[in-house]
Amino acid sequence: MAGRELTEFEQVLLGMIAAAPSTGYDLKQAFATTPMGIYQPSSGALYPALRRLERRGLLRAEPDSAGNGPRSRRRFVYHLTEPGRSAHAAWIRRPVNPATIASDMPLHLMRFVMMEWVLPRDEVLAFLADLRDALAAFLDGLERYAATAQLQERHPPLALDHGIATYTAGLAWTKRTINILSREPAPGRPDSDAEA
Amino acid sequence: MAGRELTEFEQVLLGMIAAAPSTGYDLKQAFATTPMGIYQPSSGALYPALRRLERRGLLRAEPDSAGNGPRSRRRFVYHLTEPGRSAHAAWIRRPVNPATIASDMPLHLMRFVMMEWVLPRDEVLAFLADLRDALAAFLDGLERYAATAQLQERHPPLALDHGIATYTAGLAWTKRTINILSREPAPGRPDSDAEA
DNA sequence: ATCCGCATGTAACCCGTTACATGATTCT
DNA sequence: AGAATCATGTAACGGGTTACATGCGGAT
Repeated sequence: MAGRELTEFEQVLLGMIAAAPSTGYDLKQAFATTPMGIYQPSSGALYPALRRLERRGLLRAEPDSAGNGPRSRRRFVYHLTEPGRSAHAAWIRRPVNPATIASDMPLHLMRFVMMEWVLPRDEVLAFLADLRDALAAFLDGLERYAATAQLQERHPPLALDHGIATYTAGLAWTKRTINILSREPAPGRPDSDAEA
Repeated sequence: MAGRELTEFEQVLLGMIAAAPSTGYDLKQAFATTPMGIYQPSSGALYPALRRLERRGLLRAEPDSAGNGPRSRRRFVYHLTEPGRSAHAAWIRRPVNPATIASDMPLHLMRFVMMEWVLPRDEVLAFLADLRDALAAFLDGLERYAATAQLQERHPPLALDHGIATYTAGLAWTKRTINILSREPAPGRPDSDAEA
């Protein structure tokens, strides 16, 4: 049933449709208008990806005459199937890989946003703790490299400073966010705690 | 003479070989051991890329019996040709595109490092000023989005904070670096100022 | 004698980009 | 009537990943 692993892009699409059933165009607009829009998927990437997810049985396409007119535009609203929900939940729960933390950060942020509807708060906090530890280790490596490698040029150590500064900010954000979410009561739906 | 545009990866390779003639393996090691190693090119990416650059006349491959033995391992040291130098210089001088500043940051950092051997200091400072302005504009957009879009969930605004925090750190780095380089005398080779 | 690091390469597969194409609907 | 937006799609092309293949040299 499972062929190759899903692409990151496919996982993100799955997550967006999990949050709200959407047409291809909706998804395009979401990328275009939100700060996610760093990446702008082309039609040639988006529609084939939706088809692949449908063929795998993770999405179901419902022809939708959503307009006002008799039978307005032909368009398809995609919903998650049950296997789709499981695949998405499994992606959300994937452990943080410390070895690739730097390049994975944008994906981890995506996952963090989508966690809100899938995971109870304590699992979110565990994820953030893993993030924090991985970032701290990565930063440590950068600082150690800056200390040991004797670079006689001016620009390389300056560029290193950029990495140290931005990942330090990311680490601080992670700690801050852990504090914020720890302090809050549990209003989230998937939370197993009491409402009051 | 010019087919399609060079890939970013090809441009980076060109820049690394401009800094020091290298074999394919040297380049692999550079990616593996320096903080550049966020990206780890596979053999199937690296060697074909070198061949493409050679076919274009940007690189020249010199068979090198560099070892100690009679004719040790077969390996090729790549050098830049004159067209290669021009192509690299043109890439280094490319203007900063404010529309894609966020996704281009790693490349800009690469270019900043490689500028040291190609551009006089005032051009480096002009580049950094463009970076600063583009980052400031991007940050402004993020903050405006955070203010206007009313997000009723908890995680999305927190994720936005991450972006704001890291790009704020990047902006601060840019200003700091402008100050550092402005204050310094001009010891760089390509600098047109006097030595004393 | 064998294993590991050096060093280069190839082939299948798949995905994304670019560019183009097609219609319907709404606005001017 | 014509333009812009909505909405989905296809074809060519090229590059990257994965996996495999090869052979030399030094170390255990």
